[in-house]
Amino acid sequence: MSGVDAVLGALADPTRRALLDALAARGQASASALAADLPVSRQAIVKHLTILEEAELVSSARAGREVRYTLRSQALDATARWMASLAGEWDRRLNAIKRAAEAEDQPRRPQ
Amino acid sequence: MSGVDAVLGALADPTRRALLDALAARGQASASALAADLPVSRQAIVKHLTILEEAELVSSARAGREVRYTLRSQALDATARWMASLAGEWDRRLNAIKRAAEAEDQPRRPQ
DNA sequence: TGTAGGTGCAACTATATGGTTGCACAAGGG
DNA sequence: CCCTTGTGCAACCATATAGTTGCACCTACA
Repeated sequence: MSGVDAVLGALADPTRRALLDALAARGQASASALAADLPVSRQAIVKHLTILEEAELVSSARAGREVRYTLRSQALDATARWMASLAGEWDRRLNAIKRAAEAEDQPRRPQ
Repeated sequence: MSGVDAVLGALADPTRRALLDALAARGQASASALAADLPVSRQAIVKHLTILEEAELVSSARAGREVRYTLRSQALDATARWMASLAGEWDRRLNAIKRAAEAEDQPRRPQ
């Protein structure tokens, strides 16, 4: 479950999310190609792609003189599951606490 | 779907996640109480809680001289769904592109 | 073989961010 | 009424982060 940290950190930046969108549209693209889509330099794109790759949200493969990046949905999906189960956990605990509070209050008014 | 930005930004910080954990354990707590759990000052906690509240991950309610914070699972759950559907979208697009690539290659070897 | 397109590395800048401290103010409880 | 406890505000600091520019280095290809 440690990849969650990296995924959340990676997804927190809007430029990075835009980058993922651009990659989803192209299916596969080099850093230079992606730099044409976004209003930042190629070097900035490369840095973002490195972070995304460390979070396992994209993978890279060399093809001749260029490096092609592709999306990887697995880590994103895993993080989504983690968040959903966390939300469930919160609900469970809050309900338990609410019930405990009621159980503590009821005995005080026997009538 | 604009709350996703705030939620992701809020969840990206480890101290904030620890704060949410502490809140889940207590069910309800003031900033001062939470500061006892974590290794940072109360002021830092307050700043984090403000960010979490803007992301609608917690809500606050005044109770006498203290302010009680509680978890809100809705925004977290919504973000989880967003991420899951995004992962699905990626898979769809990648499959479509892969199929298109195959359809373009097949005609070249008729036998 | 030379040149164009792509990558990689490094230095540098500016702003955002997480954190601190200090103090003033509000609210309950002896 | 005083003292404790909690909050709110502001200034301040240090580092992380997003971004830039400049240049060297491959690799395809005409």
